[in-house]
Amino acid sequence: MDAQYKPHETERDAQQFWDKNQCFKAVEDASREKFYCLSMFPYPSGKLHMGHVRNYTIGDVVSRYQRMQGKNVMQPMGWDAFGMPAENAAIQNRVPPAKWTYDNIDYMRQQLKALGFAYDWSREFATCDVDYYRWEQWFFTKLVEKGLVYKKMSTVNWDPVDQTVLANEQVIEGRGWRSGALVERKEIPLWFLKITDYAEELLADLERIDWPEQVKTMQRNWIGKSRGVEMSFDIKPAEGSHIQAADGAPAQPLAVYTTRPDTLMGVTYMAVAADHPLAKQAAEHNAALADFCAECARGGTSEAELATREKKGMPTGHLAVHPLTGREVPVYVANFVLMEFGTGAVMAVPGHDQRDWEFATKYGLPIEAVIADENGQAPDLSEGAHADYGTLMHSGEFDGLDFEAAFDAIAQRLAELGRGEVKVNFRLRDWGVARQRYWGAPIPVKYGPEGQTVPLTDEELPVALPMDVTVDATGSPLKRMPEFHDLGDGWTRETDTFDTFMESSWYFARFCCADNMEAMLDERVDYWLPVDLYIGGIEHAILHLLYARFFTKLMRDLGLVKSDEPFQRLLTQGMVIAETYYRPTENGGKEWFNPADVEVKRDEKGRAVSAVLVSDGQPVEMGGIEKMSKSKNNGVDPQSMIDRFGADTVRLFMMFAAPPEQSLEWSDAGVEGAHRFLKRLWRLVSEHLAAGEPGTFDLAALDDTQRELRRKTHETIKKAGDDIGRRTTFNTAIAAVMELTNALSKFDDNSPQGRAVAREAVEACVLLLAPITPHACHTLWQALGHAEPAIDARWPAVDDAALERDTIELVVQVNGKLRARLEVEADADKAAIEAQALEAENVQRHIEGKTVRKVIVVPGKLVNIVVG
RNA sequence: GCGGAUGUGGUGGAAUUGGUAGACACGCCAGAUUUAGGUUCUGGUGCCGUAAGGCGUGGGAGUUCAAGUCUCCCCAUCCGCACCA
Repeated sequence: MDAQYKPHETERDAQQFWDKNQCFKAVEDASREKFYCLSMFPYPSGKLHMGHVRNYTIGDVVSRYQRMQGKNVMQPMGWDAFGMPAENAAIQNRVPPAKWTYDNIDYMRQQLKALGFAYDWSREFATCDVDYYRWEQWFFTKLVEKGLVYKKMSTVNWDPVDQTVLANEQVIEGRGWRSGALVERKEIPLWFLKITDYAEELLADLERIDWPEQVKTMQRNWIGKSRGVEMSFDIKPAEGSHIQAADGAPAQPLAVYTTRPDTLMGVTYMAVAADHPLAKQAAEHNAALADFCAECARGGTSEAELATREKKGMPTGHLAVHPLTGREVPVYVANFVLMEFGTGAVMAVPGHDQRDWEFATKYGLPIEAVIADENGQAPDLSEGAHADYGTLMHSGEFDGLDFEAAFDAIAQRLAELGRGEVKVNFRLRDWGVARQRYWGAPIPVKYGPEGQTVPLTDEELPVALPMDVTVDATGSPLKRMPEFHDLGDGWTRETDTFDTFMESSWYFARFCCADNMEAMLDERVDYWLPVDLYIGGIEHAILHLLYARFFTKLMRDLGLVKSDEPFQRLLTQGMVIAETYYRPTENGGKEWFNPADVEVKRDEKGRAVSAVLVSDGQPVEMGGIEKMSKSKNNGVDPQSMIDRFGADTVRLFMMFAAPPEQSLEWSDAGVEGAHRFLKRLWRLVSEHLAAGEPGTFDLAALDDTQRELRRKTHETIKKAGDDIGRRTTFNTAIAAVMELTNALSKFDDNSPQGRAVAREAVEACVLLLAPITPHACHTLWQALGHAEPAIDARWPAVDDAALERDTIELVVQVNGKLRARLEVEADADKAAIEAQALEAENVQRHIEGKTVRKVIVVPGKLVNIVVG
């Protein structure tokens, strides 16, 4: 072997070998245990960023590890290719979205290949391929038949200048990102999927999957199952209000839902959404109220924006009649009540709900206590609401009841009066899947001359998206293309396209049979699904992962797959972050510099104290560590790192710098350290081989040093396997191998037995690192004399006998403080350990003149002597 | 605003089940060999202290023989919020 580590030659050779032998082509084989390892496919934005490299390295390490466990591994790759950035690029560069997208895919595919990922490229597809989305269109028509699709009015962001619908992302501080116009909310008819029909199952099945608890909690909260009471309040005009003077028609009772019926006697006002029928009716003859409702309709639709908006309201002039007491309370329009949520109206209990309290305080509405505090007293409501459960007070016949009893009693009374009933509610809303955009899968529906709405038949599918179009800022070009939407005889085709979450909701299934041109899915999905490990960013914890789960259940109910859940195990990877550097500009802004162009100065402790721009030697400010982004110019280009150090170094650094779920701080010095380690490993193998052939193992004849190295070898095998396979903490697996290489370089026994022990350790290092730095290990494994390639080697086995110890070290504490270390026989009993601990010299000093009150012996760990 | 997370040396991180805080690496310091392709090797390195020892896991309280780990309160940062992907 070459004594020098030459990453680029090594990587080229290994990649050629894998390619030529089609090593990663996965074939269904019922006799073997399968492992489907999937990383979230990328959006082809132009080039890979470090987040991709991290994501795909994690997946590749697990895939290669599972292969070494003897599993039949499938690791596919594809492209989530529809979406807004292609349209934006098209507007900017006058290039059709399709061309831009496919060019990006070609470049990024080559980058993935340079990283040596063990993908089965024969299964590759892009979601903008008609052979992919045609099946999504077909599937949608089946869902229409099953009654799981409907159309309803829905609110979108409307840019009145560009005359186009905006995504939430395109609304910046309530204004359109291009036009700067104040965004309005607009109602248009949109297609929805009935995900709420599956709410109960989506909630229950979280128990069956192996996901991080916080992700499951977020999904549970998102689905938001609650048990409450829906009830109605009669409505009448306030004395002297304009409503009386108007049409005088009796208003419909006002329906509200609450999870806190126990606070019903504390209702002091009601609040309705600005687009609630009651508000609309009241605004008809009240200009001020109409203005207020119009103001509420301005700004974006995102929940974050609505919830952080200053809470405002205005009386409607209506009164609501309390269903139990007959008390009349005012009805307000409030900008924090949303028509999309529940009934679009809430009962307000300012004594026991903080938001209601703030609103009541602002508008001088009464705040009343009806739930006692933990001492059974009236709570102090001067500083805020008392939201805890407690015993009822000032609630007439319900006084003294606790939450459960009050809930039941009040619900029952309302039911008797015909004014309410217990109801289970979900926060989850149906999924709006229609987008008024071009670069997406066309929704396969047509409209007839008499207003018919008809899904397309199998013969009419697919609806192919025209590829050669020009896109501008004024909305989808499909609407301006009669050859697309005009079907003749008064029939027109839908011009809306699907939400891109539709494509990413079933791609994992299509990977199992991507070559099938006759059907969406076939029996191969039942071999591969569910995905055994799915890896991707935590930012997808709710939407994408919930939609994919929903789609799996839909596909199951249409008989297309057998599994109930798409992803058995989930690993949510953290972000890649880096230091930022800037100089203030004259107009008060900041000019950001890439870390690659900056040199950091350190003090004698190694603390970063200042930084200069390499090109001019002048100082720059350090702006703190942030997510890699274009706006802060702190992205590190993976390509330049691969060019400089090779893919193995980049992979090793990525896996070593942090556990996968945490954010990972990019560090040039850290990358150099990873590179140094690979050079050291290379030299270690090379020097070991130069020392001569190992002798034949004679385990009985090993001396203490040899036994110690052998123990370290097997401890490392055990730990690395557990860390990669069970814990997915690749950083600690690498640290363990580093310890073994350190022990190995200190081991200078060149006897035949010594060489045999060293050979075992060297081979372990190479195999344990093979999933992480596969190219270097491929070459090193060959150099160690193996004809079979490293990818087909089995993960080394732990020899439990090698782990055994005669003596173990215990620590001795006095009052919890470390005072001595003790070498004891591995099988020593508690009494012997205790005696030995009390004798230790430094222990004696600390217990002298004091009474030993207690001695705690934790076998294998420590002794704690409590003195007083 | 609501939901979820994170916080440990100069830095990234380790401590897996309440049991030795700081593995491994980066950086820095000292020394050796001497650096040609991004040197290599040896030693040191949490803080205070000559030492004995004391202090120390964002801040504050608590439980325990023992707390980075459990409980409560607070602070800071990050992710998501349904049309970014």
